[in-house]
Amino acid sequence: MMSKKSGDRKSNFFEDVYEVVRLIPKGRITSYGAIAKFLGTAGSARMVGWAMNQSHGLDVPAHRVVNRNGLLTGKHHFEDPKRMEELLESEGVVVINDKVENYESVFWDPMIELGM
DNA sequence: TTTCTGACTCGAA
DNA sequence: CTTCGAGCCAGAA
Repeated sequence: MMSKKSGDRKSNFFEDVYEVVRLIPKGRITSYGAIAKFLGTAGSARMVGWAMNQSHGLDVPAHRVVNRNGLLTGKHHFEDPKRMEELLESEGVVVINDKVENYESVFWDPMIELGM
């Protein structure tokens, strides 16, 4: 029966995602899978993106989160698709054709950077 | 309660 | 090299 109460409170999962994204240094980016894995829920990369959707209005730099290919998949979910590119370029990230150049160079792994 | 979808990822053809 | 399919978790209808 009722088991888990839905809506009792925002799941910690979302907060954890926001926290990690917030820790992303300026000029760096990370992938959904990296965050999901850091949270211990590897495979729920899609969930991370879902959390990002709610991050609108929060202090979460969702523009620093891209897919594994370095492609700005979530750009369409921003107020303006161009906003994501501008933000990234504004931070020193080179974006070409909706894709992050030197993706591996600017990649920020929470598991490593946070010291796992 | 069940069912579906999703800003993903990886492996295989 | 590109393209396709299946897996995965969690929330919303």
